[in-house]
Amino acid sequence: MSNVLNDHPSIRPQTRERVLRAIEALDYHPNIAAKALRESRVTTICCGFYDHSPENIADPYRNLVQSAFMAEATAQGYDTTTAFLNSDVPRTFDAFRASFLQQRFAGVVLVGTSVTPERLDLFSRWNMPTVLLDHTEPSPVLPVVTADYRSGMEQLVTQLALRGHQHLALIIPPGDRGGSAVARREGFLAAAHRHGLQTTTEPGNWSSESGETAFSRLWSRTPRPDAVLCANDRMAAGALYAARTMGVRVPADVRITGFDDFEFARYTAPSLTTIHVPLAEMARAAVKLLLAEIEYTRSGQPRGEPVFLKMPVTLIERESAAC
Amino acid sequence: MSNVLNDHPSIRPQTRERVLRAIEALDYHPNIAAKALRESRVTTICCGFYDHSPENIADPYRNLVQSAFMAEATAQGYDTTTAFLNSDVPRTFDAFRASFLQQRFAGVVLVGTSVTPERLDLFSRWNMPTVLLDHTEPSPVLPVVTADYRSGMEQLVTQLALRGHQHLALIIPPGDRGGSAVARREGFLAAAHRHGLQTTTEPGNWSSESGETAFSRLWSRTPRPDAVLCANDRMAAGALYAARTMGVRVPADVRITGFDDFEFARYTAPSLTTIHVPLAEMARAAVKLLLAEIEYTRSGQPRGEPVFLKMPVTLIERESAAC
DNA sequence: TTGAAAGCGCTAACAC
DNA sequence: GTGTTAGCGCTTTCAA
Repeated sequence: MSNVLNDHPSIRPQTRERVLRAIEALDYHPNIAAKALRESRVTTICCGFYDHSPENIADPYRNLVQSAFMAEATAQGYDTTTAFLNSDVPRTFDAFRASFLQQRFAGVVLVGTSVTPERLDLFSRWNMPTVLLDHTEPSPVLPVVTADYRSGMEQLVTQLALRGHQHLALIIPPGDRGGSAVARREGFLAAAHRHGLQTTTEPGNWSSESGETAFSRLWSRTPRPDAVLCANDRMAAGALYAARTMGVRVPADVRITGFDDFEFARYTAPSLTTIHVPLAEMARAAVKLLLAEIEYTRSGQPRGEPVFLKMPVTLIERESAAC
Repeated sequence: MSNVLNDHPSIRPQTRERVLRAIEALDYHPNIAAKALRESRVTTICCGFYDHSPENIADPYRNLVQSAFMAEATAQGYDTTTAFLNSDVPRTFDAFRASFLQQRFAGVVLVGTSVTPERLDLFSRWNMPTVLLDHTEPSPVLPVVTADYRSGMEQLVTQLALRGHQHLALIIPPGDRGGSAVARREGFLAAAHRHGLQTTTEPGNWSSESGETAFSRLWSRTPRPDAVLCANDRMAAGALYAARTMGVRVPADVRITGFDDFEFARYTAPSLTTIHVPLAEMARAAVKLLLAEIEYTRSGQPRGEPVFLKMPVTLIERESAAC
């Protein structure tokens, strides 16, 4: 079918017209697999959620990321697929790599990641075009899109310091696990130290339920903190609930803050002071970077130092940490 | 490569072994596009969210559906892709059909749907294997998986009737738009009528914000309802918030209920009485039905009346409608 | 300016 | 029991 010669420079308008009509008449649609085979390139990119665990399946932030990812990919002429990766299950990664080697997708945006250096190394050795979304620091090998989580925490701590708080607790996933947790923790500790405040950290796993139990643990120990910061809004919702069931008044007895500014931050009682993160914008940027990575890999031309993109965040003041 | 003759009956174990070793040694991975082309069949199925709109992008129920959809599809050896369809934008459907015709996917589970009869007709005429998830009633042409939304609403109304309520309001998307809204509305009206209760319905669009404004409107009119049922938990969260800001006590002045039992139903203040819907189970069932549909279409054999699967729902009593 | 033909990597049918 | 080959539908190159 001379059809696709449409892009070919020399073709008579009337011939072009004739072919187009035939295409219309036959309801012809090119077979994408044949095209992919011939061109040896796929037009599917993958949105890969890293550190997938049961308690995070329903995390609303994923929708925002995925929806923006898809919108941008579609706009750029790419199909999308989604993958859930679990760093506790190495087999997941083998299967994922096999998927790539089978040409199921051209590259991946790894979301919600705190990828260990070893695995990061692995990814880059695989020659799989990869962009990290939410990695905490610049990578020598892969482009990274993140938000200024550190600054977000600092803004919260500063607000609380201004209001006279002395002892801040932070509910946050421990260790290097849990994506942007590192930057959030560091921002918290640095700002608290700068203001000369006492600090406690209490583990959570991002779920509301973990926020609930973490708050209970904090409150049953002495000395009690006079403000509790949560590394995300879901845990903050759990903490608010725990406070309420224990008869602790917020913000009178303790101020509580969240992080992310999800839909329900406005609807908790009291409503939640939090940090707004521009997730959609970040996802779109990640797609653009990924397409550039794919192009670099295809053309074999080296690209310099990978991009490190850090988006600004915004303090949203609501009732849970009001004056 | 005689490799794939692995499935061929007659082959000597030692030869098999030799080939397998070579595969390993060469890190060989079959090209999925070539396979798809040769077999003229794709192994990607689509999770298509119907009636996609900005205010529903972050709806947490989508994660549950998608994640279960993917898990089941993967278990059955299928890849997955996701699509957002908007019934207000017919072009979306043209693009979607083109996608199918280009063999980008083998079939689709249409979720969150109240597909109009005309469009339903269109889908079946397209010969695209399709399963409806959340359609309100049996279809003569397509398999349907739903939950007993009607019974869920009836259970809520009955509870409220037992507690002496006289005038129930329902916040729900109007008309045929909005997926399972029809069954939820009918269950509400039927049960209220059976108990001789006065009813009002007030429009919402599933978002928390719409629940908030709908509650305000209800409360500014006379007569005021003595209980407000919301067609989903998000709107209920908005209604609770509106009540709180207007100084209306829940459940003392008005009882409020939700529907779906999402993660935050437990964390609103007061916590939300609602109906639990087995979304993951429904999604898994839909995938199984879709694969059967694909098989029917491939083999050309007719299947009888399409399946209509209605899952039971459960009343979850919490504070917002407690005694 | 246009039609014809080779070949992408795989599977299934066929010859050995 | 094993190796060889045609051809899926497309793009690209080449001949007419």
